[in-house]
Amino acid sequence: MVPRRSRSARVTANDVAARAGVSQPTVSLVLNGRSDVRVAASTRERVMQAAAELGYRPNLVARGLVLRRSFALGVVVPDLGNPFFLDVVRGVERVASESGYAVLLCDSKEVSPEIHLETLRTRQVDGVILDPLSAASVPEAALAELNVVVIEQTSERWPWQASDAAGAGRLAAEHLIELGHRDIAVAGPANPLHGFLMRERGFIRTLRDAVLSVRSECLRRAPATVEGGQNAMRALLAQTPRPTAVFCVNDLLALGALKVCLQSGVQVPEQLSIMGCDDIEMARIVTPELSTIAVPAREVGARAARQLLRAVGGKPPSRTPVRPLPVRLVIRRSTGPVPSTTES
Amino acid sequence: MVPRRSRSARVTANDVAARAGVSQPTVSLVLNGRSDVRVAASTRERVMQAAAELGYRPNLVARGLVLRRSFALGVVVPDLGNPFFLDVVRGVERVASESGYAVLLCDSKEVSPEIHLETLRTRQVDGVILDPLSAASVPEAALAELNVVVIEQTSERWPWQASDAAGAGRLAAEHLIELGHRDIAVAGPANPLHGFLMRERGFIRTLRDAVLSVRSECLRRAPATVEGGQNAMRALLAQTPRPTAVFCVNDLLALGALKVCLQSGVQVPEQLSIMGCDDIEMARIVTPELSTIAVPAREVGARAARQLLRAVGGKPPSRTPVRPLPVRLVIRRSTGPVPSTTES
DNA sequence: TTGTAAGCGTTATCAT
DNA sequence: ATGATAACGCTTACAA
Repeated sequence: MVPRRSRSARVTANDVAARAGVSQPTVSLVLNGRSDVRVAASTRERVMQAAAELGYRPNLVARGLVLRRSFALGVVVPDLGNPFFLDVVRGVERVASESGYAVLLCDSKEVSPEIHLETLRTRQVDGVILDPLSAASVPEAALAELNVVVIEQTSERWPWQASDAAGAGRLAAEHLIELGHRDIAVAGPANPLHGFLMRERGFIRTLRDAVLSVRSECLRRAPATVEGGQNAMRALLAQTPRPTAVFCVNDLLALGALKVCLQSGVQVPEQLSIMGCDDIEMARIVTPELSTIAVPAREVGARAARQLLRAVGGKPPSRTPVRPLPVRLVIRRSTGPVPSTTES
Repeated sequence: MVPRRSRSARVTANDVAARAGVSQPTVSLVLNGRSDVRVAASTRERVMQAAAELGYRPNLVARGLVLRRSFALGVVVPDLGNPFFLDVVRGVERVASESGYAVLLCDSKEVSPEIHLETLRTRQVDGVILDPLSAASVPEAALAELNVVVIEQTSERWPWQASDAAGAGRLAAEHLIELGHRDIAVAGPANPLHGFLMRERGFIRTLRDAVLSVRSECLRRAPATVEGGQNAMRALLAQTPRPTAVFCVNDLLALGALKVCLQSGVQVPEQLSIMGCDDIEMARIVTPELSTIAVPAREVGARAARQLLRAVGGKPPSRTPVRPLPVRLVIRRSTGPVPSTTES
């Protein structure tokens, strides 16, 4: 006896079955087109047609319940306002959607990571991609029995995908050194976001290898935002002597730094060289265009997603070991040779 | 007889019930804390404790199945790279998360709106927030029986939330006219995104009211991106006579336009005034800072979400009629008085 | 090859 | 006040 309830217009596999004159599981069988189960061509035909006529759409929620999978991924990033993370997310969404996965976006700036993780769990996401800051600021238990991939951090604790942060710092340092700079400042991150920290370290280490160092008053720590960059640069401009170059661990900082220079009448790069990191779109928009290190944000996201999906699918971890993704020096207009004369 | 299967560590309401020595539905009752159902204080206590001890988290998928709600919203925007839409999305997420709703983000630039809608449907989202372009480019059926709110477009077909686009155009025009400009160009949108179009129209109409008009060769249509703005401005700079001001229907266009001027040695605003619209963060970062129209993107998103949630909850549409949200003129450094002498 | 039955983890409607 | 019992829409044995 069919309960024949037309209360809602939602058409279910049952409706399709009724119309095709088959049982409901048969509908499921043909629509999922599993090769290991054979169904008569005529039945298949009727089912397909009935489904089409009724405009049947399988209910992923129901399927998720029985399969114990939600076919959804969570991504939590520290700040979507940072174009870098936006690009990471895009990379994730690209590969996720190719596999029929949805992604639940979480911005830790809006809501705390704990709450996000809690939400993601109750929604039964099949896995999460996490920035290291959010990963660290969440209690152990919040990640228990969850498929996790962290981004922008090498880790033994979790699978990871990251760009070569230390290499980025090194490239920046080499570029500045080659331009003749000896008194170089750094605008580093205020919070211990691993990737930023490694950029800073790679930079300083390379300086050290060249028997150079960063004066302690020239190592400014600030939030990795435009505003942070402004504050850092204001402090730097007050220094005597003034450093001849500054490496900002991300482009947002560099943008802020540049802004302050222009406002203060400090010529970039004639009087001061500014170097960013990430190569966000805005780096090419400001004047002078920002010299920076191109970081494959999308690719980091894409790989993280692939790795996560593999784990979710119960596949073996991976055949090749994960390596930091290479970064690339992009020389534009905000860096130049060290000024020959000293100015006040 | 309890199937006592410890195969998965996932804790269900059944486990809690067993531990608390009550029936499973009772667990549901106390945990949902519905005020209309009374349960003995002692039972409640035991259940709560058992739940806490076991670390029980309700399975939203299962709940969704029986409630026929997914507690998820879809948001589809034309381009997340546009900070304006990012802000809209943030507004949406803010109010959605306050109500325990998740949001599925869809970027039409990455994947076509049809596919997005399809995905959202199979995921049983309770409603979608749509930009008008995506809304228009999707077959009628894709939106059937779906709670929809469109943003940045007034509409009789769907509920909507929008900023006062025509007003934005008007404010921009008034500002430029007041500065003495008479030969004004417009960088409009290449695709018929309603909000952009209305900005353009509001602008031109106000000019007309002042007995001014835009020369046809000074009405450039381009994608509402930085690159589009660059192309538009290149074309404009080739004009003779050159217009003394240009209104860009969004800040991205204005950023691109500004960039080309600086590259070409055209002084802004001394030789050419540039006016944007949206007031994205970058408007304050470039030099000269962009004069623009502040548009409450977040608020648009937030209101759209509230309106959608109301509809989803079966509440009456709204007590007060929806009105376009007011915009505000922000005068910064990219606009100035019309140059007194004509230059080549 | 296909139908029947069981169950995924909830909520809702009854009895009790 | 609480326990059975029946959905929700689907997948997966297993029987026919």
